[in-house]
Amino acid sequence: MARRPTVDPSKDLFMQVLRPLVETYFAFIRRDDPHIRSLGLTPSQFDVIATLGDTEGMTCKELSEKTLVTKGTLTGVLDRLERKSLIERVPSREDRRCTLIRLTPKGDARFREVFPAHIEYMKPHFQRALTTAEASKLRELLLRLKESFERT
Amino acid sequence: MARRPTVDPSKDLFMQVLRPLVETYFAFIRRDDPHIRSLGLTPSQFDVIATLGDTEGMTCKELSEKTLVTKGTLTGVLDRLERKSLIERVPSREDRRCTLIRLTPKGDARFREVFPAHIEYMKPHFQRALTTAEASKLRELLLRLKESFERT
DNA sequence: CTAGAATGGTACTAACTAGAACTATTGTCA
DNA sequence: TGACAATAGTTCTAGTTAGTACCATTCTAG
Repeated sequence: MARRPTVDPSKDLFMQVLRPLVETYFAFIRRDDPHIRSLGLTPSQFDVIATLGDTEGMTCKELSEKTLVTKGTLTGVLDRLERKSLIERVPSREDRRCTLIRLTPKGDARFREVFPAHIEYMKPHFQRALTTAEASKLRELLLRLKESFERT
Repeated sequence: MARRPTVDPSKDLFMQVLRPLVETYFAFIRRDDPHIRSLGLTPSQFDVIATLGDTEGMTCKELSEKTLVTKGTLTGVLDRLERKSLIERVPSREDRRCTLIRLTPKGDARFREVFPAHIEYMKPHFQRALTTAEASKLRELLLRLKESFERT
């Protein structure tokens, strides 16, 4: 029986890394996301709060580089955080194009409450899966792969 | 000078895996996404087409399990694919709750054109970063971590 | 010192996201 | 067989996504 040729690259080495990478990230998110939401923040909002914590504030540019939120998206995220009085936008003196974003006292309090709680929640999931040596091996291999994706 | 205690768990072993995991995934997406879009599909649409390729079709339920698209989101994705005549919804005979989703001939042609092209585009990024042994080590560690996130 | 390039932030679009609520259908077990 | 739970798919909401276009401001090179 002649069979139409199929498209099945599942034997490819790299497909065997691609799926686990994506699936591990998703498994992480499905664990991480609901916990963050239960703390009253969305993941992007948490990312911003965590990045601003323990700093004197930074511009949108810096913030979008340090977080994984692009600057177009950041506007909306900051709008919602501002509405909740967790951050404030202060026009910069030196460069009038810039806005300094920083935590309000309320935002700082929220940071101190939510950030350690979330770390403690996630930590056991890493610790029970990997030894210290395995974790640093994983870290190294991931960073090599990341670097390869970023190279032109 | 007394300094307010800061919240800095960057020394935690697991934080050293968390960031690379997320950043590698993002680096992957930033490479993967524009190429898929240049082929005329969104990533979710591609995921669906790739999953339906070389099958006789499947229900929304199955599709949402095999892809990384949840069933609520799937409805909209399928609507758009149906509008492009790449998939069709066939009501199931046996179970009238179910709908069979399958590629149209046009969808099948698109699959055969787009899927191998995308694989070839992404492959070198993996190959230049990792040896075969490293890739399987990475795969193993990722799967262990994934399993840990999924465990209760 | 001024024209043109670069930069910072916002506005907009189409699509996607999880999650919850809803309808219709099917399975179960008492 | 009849109530009740489970399942399939859709709808809805609030928020996020990348990307592009846009405006104001600032830098730079002639």
